[in-house]
Amino acid sequence: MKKEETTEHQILDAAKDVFQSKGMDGARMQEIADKAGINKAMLHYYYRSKQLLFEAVFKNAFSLLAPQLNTILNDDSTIEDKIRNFTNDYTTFMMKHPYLPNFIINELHRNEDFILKLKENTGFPNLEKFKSSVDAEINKGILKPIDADQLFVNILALNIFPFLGKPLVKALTKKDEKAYKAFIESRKTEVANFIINSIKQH
Amino acid sequence: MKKEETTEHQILDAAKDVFQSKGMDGARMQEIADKAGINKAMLHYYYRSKQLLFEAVFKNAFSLLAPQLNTILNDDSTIEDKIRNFTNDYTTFMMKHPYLPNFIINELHRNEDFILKLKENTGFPNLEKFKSSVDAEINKGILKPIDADQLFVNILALNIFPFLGKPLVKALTKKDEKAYKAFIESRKTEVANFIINSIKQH
DNA sequence: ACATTTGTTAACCATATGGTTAAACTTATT
DNA sequence: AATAAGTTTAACCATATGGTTAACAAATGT
Repeated sequence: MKKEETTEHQILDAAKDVFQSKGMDGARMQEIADKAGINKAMLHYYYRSKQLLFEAVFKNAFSLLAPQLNTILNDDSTIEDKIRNFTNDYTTFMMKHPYLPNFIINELHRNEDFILKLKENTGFPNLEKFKSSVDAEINKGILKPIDADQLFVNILALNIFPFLGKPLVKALTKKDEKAYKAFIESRKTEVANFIINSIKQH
Repeated sequence: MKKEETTEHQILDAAKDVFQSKGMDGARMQEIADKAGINKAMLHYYYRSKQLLFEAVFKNAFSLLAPQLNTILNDDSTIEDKIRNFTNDYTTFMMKHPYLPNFIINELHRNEDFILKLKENTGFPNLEKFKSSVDAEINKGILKPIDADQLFVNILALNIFPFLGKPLVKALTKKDEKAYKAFIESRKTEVANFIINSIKQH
């Protein structure tokens, strides 16, 4: 039997769907059981409680996101390349997992202690290398002076917000689903250009 | 008796607190009643149901946000001035209402039909004037070519994301509450500079 | 073949929750 | 003062919900 077919994995899979679209509070154990096609008691047999099942889903979700960040933070390319690659890769990734940003942001807000647990994990993104790269390029005159934290948050903001605020963005810019997707698609390069334009010395 | 002291208003006030911090699903009618210092039956007497009370709170919240957007969209100043003013004003405003962005983004995501109701309202932000201003300044050679929708979403992203992603931003940049506040404070000018740098022709 | 562990189910339970009701109290109205 | 209208409360109700139990089935080991 393949790993994906075990009851335990089917539960996690169904739980992911339900928790990510409805959040901890909106999710129902019965709905998860139904979606997994098993008895509700199984959820408790494998995961003990709603809280623990939720945490399993959350850690799983975060472990998908963290590597995306670590790429830009830990490789040895130039800041410009980091930004171009990240913007392209992150957007591509998020188009496949559109619920992920909202889910993480949301539940992190609901329970701030949660992030402490994540921080303990190895693989929690660390900005130090990115910061020293930015500072080095500023000293070399490649980039205009900018605080590395501010730059990093700007990069995140420009990449994540269109997913977080999808309904608002669609409504304000009067785009239907198709136009929204095209809009996001073009951001893969637009956003990188926007950032590079702003910070590159010339 | 002042308006703020009426039972009806006290309910709305307590409901705002509870709904904005816990969301529709996480909010409890009893908690709202307790916070307002009244009997739970009063909530139904004045607002009929949880759903309608929630909608009253939501519309109220959105009606605070919309004017913030309309300022940048409808006044006659240059794009540069619009961006500088908006970035400063919006950030100042959000520091006073830190739950607002998450609340709106979240509940809009939970129920996409909700935004249709808002669109019908007069005062729903309209981008047309902003777009033609951007295009005009591009033609005059003041700004580099950029799609006005993309620029607008960038402006929103850079201003809103630090509030939406507060726990994540704090954890990634290793800031405590005080350092986070200082970080946000400096964004009032940093973000405007970042945007102007990127789009201004020179 | 038998016993033991693991997996699965239907039925059940305690509690939480949104909502209702009927009576009491307060505030105008005549 | 009597009446009507509006406001407030305690007690109640039906249902939903997370979680448990006990019996049963399927593997697994000896």
